[in-house]
Amino acid sequence: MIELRPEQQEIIQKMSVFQVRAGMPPTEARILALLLVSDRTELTFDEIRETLNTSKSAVSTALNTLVLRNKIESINIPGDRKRYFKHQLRNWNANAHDSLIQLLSVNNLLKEILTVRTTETEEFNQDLKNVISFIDFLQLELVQVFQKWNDQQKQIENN
Amino acid sequence: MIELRPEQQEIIQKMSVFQVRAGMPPTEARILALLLVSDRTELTFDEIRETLNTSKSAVSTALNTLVLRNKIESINIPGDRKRYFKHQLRNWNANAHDSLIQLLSVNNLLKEILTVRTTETEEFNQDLKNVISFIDFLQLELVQVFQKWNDQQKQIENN
DNA sequence: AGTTTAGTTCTTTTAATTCAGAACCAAAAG
DNA sequence: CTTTTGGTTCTGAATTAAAAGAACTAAACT
Repeated sequence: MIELRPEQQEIIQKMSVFQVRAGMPPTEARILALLLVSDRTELTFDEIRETLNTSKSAVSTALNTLVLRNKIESINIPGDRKRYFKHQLRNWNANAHDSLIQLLSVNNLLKEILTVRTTETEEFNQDLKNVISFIDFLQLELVQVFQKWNDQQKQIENN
Repeated sequence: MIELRPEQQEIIQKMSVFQVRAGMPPTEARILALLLVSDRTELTFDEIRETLNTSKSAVSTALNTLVLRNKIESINIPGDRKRYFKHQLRNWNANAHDSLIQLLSVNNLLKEILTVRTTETEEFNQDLKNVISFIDFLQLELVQVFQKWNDQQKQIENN
């Protein structure tokens, strides 16, 4: 069991509230937050379970979906049977990219709506077209923004 | 009661599934979708209730939260006691902006984590700093992207 | 081979959302 | 001033999601 300072506990609380609001199941959120604040960055199944005081089953399923979603990675240390879990901070970039693209994919439905709408409601249809253009615009710009960041990072690496 | 063509019904279905996945309550999602596909763009309380075949209470609370969230607007036509509800397509832009800013505000918590973390885990802390820089970068770029769009729109208006 | 460890999977319980139905209320119409 | 219209608000029921608990399994240790 990991000893947590009060500030650490507080942040786990705040962080998981934030993530739960964004749609993440509580146990997953608390695990992610724990892995962000704990002094050791790689924790075992049982350390997580004890520290968060939850059941094995809840921890097991949460860990597995977090691994599946590339939010954490599981590490096997040779000569140690336990698995260690670590926050995949390095993937934040790619994960953010994926969820933004996912969000913007609503545009396919909006485009479908446009083909199905009556042509009578000109103003409304124009507004809808504007939204669609805007989302297309956002998507294009976002790709460039991510590209720009990646280029910058490569620049930094080469120095 | 509004007559809906099969394509319209299908889109309501698909659209609301999409929104529910993103965390919106089913009735709200179906109302929004209905207001996007129906031939008339302004519908009364009772038209919505009948068309979606739900209870008055469910429709009432859903409509009110949708108005509160600026997703729809309620229109009073003089000489008509009923309220008419219309999708706030024009607000899409602002709503998208707000939810992105909200998403990026996780950075405040990440910065707080950094101040609380042990300095022992150098690599991890560096990764965390990178994530923070990335989110700061994203936020700055996004502001510009929205600015660019608004400028473009003004250009178009002036022609 | 038998036992412990490290976790998984299945079933049950608990808790939280969501919706429906009925009572209610305020404004307008008769 | 009574009735109708257009909703709102307050339960309670039903569905759904999340967590707990217990039984199970595979690998490793003895």
